[in-house]
Amino acid sequence: MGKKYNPNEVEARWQEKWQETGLYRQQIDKSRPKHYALTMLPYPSGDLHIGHWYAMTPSDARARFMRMKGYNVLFPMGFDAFGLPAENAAIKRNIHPAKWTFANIERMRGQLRSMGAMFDWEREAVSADPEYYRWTQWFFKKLMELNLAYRKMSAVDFCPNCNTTLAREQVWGDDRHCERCDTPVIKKDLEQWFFKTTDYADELLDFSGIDWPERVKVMQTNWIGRSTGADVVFHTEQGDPIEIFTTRPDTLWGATFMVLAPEHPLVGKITTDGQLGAVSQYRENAQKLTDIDRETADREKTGVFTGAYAINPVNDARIPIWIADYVLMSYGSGAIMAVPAHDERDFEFAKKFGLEIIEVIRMPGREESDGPLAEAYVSKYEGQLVNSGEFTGTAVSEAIGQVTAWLEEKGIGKEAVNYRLRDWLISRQRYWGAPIPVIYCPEHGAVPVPDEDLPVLLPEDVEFMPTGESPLKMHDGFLHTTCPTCGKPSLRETDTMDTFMCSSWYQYRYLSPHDSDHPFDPEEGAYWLPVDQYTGGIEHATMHLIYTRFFTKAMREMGLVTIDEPMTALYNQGMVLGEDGEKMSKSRGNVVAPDALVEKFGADTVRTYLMFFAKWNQGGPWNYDGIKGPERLLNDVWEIGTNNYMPNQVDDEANRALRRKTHQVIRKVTQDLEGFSFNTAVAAIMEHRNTILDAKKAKNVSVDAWNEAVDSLLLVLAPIAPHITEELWAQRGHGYSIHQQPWPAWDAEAAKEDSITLVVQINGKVRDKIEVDAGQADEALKEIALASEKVQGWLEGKPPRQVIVVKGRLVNIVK
RNA sequence: GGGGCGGUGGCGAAAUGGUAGACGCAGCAGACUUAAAAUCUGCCGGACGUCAGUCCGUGUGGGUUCGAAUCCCACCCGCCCUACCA
Repeated sequence: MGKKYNPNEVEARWQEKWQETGLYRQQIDKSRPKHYALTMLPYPSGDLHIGHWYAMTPSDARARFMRMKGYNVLFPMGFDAFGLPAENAAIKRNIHPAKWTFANIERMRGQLRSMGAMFDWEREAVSADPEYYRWTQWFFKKLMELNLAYRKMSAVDFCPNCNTTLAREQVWGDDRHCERCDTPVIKKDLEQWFFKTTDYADELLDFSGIDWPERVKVMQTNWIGRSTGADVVFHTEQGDPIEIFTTRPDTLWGATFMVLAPEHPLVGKITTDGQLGAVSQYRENAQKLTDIDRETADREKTGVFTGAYAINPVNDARIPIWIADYVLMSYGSGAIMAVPAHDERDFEFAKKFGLEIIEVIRMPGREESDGPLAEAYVSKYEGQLVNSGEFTGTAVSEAIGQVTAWLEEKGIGKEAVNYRLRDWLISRQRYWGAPIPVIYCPEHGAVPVPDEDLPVLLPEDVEFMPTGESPLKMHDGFLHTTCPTCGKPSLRETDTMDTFMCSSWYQYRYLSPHDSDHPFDPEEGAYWLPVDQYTGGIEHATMHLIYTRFFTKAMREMGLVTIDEPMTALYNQGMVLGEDGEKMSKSRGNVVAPDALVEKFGADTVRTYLMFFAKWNQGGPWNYDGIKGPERLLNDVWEIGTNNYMPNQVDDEANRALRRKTHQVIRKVTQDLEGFSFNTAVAAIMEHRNTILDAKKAKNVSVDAWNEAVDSLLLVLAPIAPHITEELWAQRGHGYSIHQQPWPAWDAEAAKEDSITLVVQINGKVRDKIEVDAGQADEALKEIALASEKVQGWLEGKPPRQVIVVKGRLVNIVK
């Protein structure tokens, strides 16, 4: 007894014991309800960042809490181990990506263990392991079978300085520059593999089965960007059809010109000889333009007339056809009808090039004689149609539907839906990823590699110098193979898969990471799925979280799962910032290193501080002095837990007060951990610590009340600070392990206050506070309040106009 | 331009219609110490006041309410995401 708290010694000892005894082995147990808790897996960059701690330790605390509440909890961990940084290290420092990655994983496993989290390491999955990526490749083939994977020529992000294509996640910032060299990216046409995420666009918009933050649902909804309208077919004077999509078929009569994307296939055919020079020059420039130039919205509009004309099918008007880069080939059909009077972009374009502007929606209050429009009038809700043939006079709000029906009747167009969401481009021209399991046969085309030949292993002896082509293309042994169908010499696909593909199904691989017959064991799946609580950063809202939802829906088609959504509930944590309030970065020099903190304070203190300093979904700046609060808390807990308490004289009142606080803290911490309010849970525990220290000094509570208070303190602190509580639990003579104890229940009777502070207000201002017995009727509280001397003074003998009583809390007297 | 989150003591924060600032950090005063650290006690939003207390105070301005940090309207500031999607 009285031994000083030595966190490093205590933590190392218990971590070892936990491992030896398999305390965190997580296995099917049908007698208990299951809870699958999942936190986003890290990329093995080499060092565990404080951000990893911030993401993982509160998740761990929540998982531990659920375990104590009686759930059979699965809380696995793994590594998203493919990706470009490994390849950069190879280029820069001449280390093989595999060596670099697996060394980092080894190091990070040790760092993760130092957190004292309840991860079941026997379920660890590593995406760069052939045992794992074999199944990533198998999924690719399954998607091919379901027609959810296809190959197409497409324009991808390309860094002209590094001479390589980039993944979307490597294109950074507002100006869309290369992560490595800051050069703005350009577009390059390449034959690529895509997954048909758009097939599920409507289902992805349905969030009814999942409890996800509003913010994520809004971001995904915007990202998917469903718009309804009509497809309408125009024709050139020569009779070539040009299909356009519009959300405003009601404005068709105001279409005064058309615009094609510069890459539109019809451009070559329709351009007149006189315009040929200007058009080809514009197209050439558009291709060379970087995305930064092309996608900046406030840039002045540019464009060129093709010399050709189209006929507006609703009124036979002859309208010029232009090309301009504000029309994107990748959305809709790559062509638009331009209605300058009612679209801001078309208005700007028409003004610049002197094109006709015809008003077809009259804004309420506007007269014909008011002169030309000063800006586009875009409301869908107010105004009526003018200059629109038989629809003239129709209210805009009605016109969209009516015109669409009319177009269908006339055979000019039909109702249509378009999505902003694009199919998922998964080809990557880099080495360190899962090879796409396809062989190109001169006779049979793209043939999937047979299951028995999976995995398609990444060869080790590869040249990494960036040339703009996949490194695997330079590897003769890999490249040349034979067709699985006919045996003729064939070439392998040399691109690898986007690493988001690996992370789209990792929650399934955790179920049976070494299963060599299935991507995951169906029996494990039937018990554990779906993930009950997912936690991670908001930055994955529109990428990973859409991909994994898509994957689960595709797996449902494959007959592998019966669920529609991978994760029932989602919670997004905030970010720990540097002490200066800025995002942590090496260049700013404000990075907080968790290893040094653990060495100095112990993991429990670091965990407690991370959960205490801010609300979890908010995050905030790190503060080196702030950690002293939790440090003192755990020192006090140690002192309390090791104290051999003997009362002097037991005071009944003090005894009841301590019991009340004990049951109140149980209630508060239970509710707070349920609601992810870790900071107030820790505050409540600190308050209880203060109460216990007072009792310790006064020595006026019974041994029973003391023990109840101290044991409860340890139990509610156990999920947050697992080591010190385990140690003190053992020292106090309880059985191993505290983490297997049932979560304490609070006794509502014991937690009840027997007196309250009655707040007495006059006109909403606090004028008196009176201690009264709890549970009194409103009428009695009113009497007490009116009898107050202070109230009498304020009322100056006049009767109150109104008295409002808030049950058990407050009386407001209106003078 | 669009969307989201936020603005409360010196600082991190509590409080989501009912006592603003729980809990903690820093600070100040005192105790212990040769000294420092650690620890302990007290104070700790501002103004006025000898005390009792009074007035002001949650980005700004209005409103609803017996009562507003909290609800509504308008605006200012900060951060994040997104960006010509027809």
